[in-house]
Amino acid sequence: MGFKVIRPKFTHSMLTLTQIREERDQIIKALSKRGVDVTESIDKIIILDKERRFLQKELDDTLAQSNNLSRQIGELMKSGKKEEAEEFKTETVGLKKKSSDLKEKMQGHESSMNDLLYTIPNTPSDIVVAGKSEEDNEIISTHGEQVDLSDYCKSHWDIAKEKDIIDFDLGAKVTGAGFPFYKGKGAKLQRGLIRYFLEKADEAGYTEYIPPLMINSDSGFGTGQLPDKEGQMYNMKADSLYMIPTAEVPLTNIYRDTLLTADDLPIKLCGYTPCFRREAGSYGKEVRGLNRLHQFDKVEIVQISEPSSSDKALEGMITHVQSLLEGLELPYRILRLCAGDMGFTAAITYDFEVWSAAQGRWLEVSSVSNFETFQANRLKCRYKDADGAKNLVHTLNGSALALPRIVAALLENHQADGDVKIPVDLIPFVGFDKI
RNA sequence: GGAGGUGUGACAGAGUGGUCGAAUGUACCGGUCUUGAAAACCGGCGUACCGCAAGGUACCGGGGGUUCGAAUCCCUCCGCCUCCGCCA
Repeated sequence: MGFKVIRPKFTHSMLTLTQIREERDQIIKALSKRGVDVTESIDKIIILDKERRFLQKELDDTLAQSNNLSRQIGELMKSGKKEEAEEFKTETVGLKKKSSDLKEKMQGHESSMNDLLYTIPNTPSDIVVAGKSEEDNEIISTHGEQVDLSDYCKSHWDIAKEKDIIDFDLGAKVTGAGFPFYKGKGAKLQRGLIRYFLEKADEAGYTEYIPPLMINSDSGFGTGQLPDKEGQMYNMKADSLYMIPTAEVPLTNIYRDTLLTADDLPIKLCGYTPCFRREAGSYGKEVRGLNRLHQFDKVEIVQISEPSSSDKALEGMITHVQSLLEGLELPYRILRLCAGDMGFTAAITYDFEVWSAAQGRWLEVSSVSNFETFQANRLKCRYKDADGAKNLVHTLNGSALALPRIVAALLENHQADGDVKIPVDLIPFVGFDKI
């Protein structure tokens, strides 16, 4: 069941200024696969950076001069030469003005440079194909039989209603659309799945965390939700906090502003959390039932690894997700997203989709990505290698798994004789064998 | 939420507004000594930016201010500790 990511040796792994300076052409080319032309931004950044460095040199020199004078004033004061000291003081006035002007100018450059920098998404890996939308995604493999039962089997929302295990209307009353209640065996199924996923992650060596469900803006920035996706998160304005859209945010931000050692790596974490997403702009049959919710449950796995072994880490995560789906006896397929369909921060993403027998279509249940150094650069997460050199780590994460569509697929694919059969592996976790 | 205290390098812990990027101890790394180890002694040991380099600049919880000069004074925010209130 092992999975191999085959890729050429060359990677451009970070959008640090150094990389932009040194790999301008490769970055522009790589990002053109996403369908974006960053030539103008990159060139502006390069110019701003050059000017910034010049300004900094000026600033540093000016500060050095005034530091020098201050030191001399100190000596003069000590030896009682008050008048001379006063003379020197007047001299520093001009330097002070000069340095504060330079500082302001430099900060101006920095902030317009950063504004541009934040608009540039991660560069896709070399094996990621160019493309604009999901139509260009590559299907890597398909597993299990997918039968289109849509003519005679029931949709998950009908089953859920009939068995009285999920109540969408009640959720709409109490909160709003997209916030269902799970009830009786429905609630137990949720709980069982969460436990199943956590146990499997534990067996695979991931340390379990129960993270906070709200995050501050530094964390949102660290993993790349801010400023890019601000509108997708619920925002607690009174306290400047955001509801987490995924456990990725608190889990990865554990390592914000840290310097690790090679011995610490790889770090493997997992955590179950509810996830909150505004999903602004979604509507229609795509969002019916469990297809798209504002609040849903998910177990997330996260890895922090050395750059040289992040491909291997990604393979391990893919294999792990595969084993979960196989345990659940669901037909699924693996896609490698095209450049344009990937998230802002990802260098490479594999999506897992399960077959929805009643809807006759594939539903995304997991997304496994390597962010390479993109998040690490924002997080300032580095490690000291064996030679003592400091490098950015690679960060990765994946859903293992997101519950609602798994539940939808279980209900639809495993229905027989008016009941829903629970897969054998799952029975010990939910405590019953059919619904 | 109210009152008070506190926040310095991996840790512990100094620091009168003027060579303080910061004493000292521990830990850590290298060396001497030793059959080996320990001890002792010698040396090294923060991060970032600019620079080919020499070197320069910034950083003592975050931000702002006073001053020729701030780890040291002032304001503000945050974290931690103690007491009180409220509460699962």
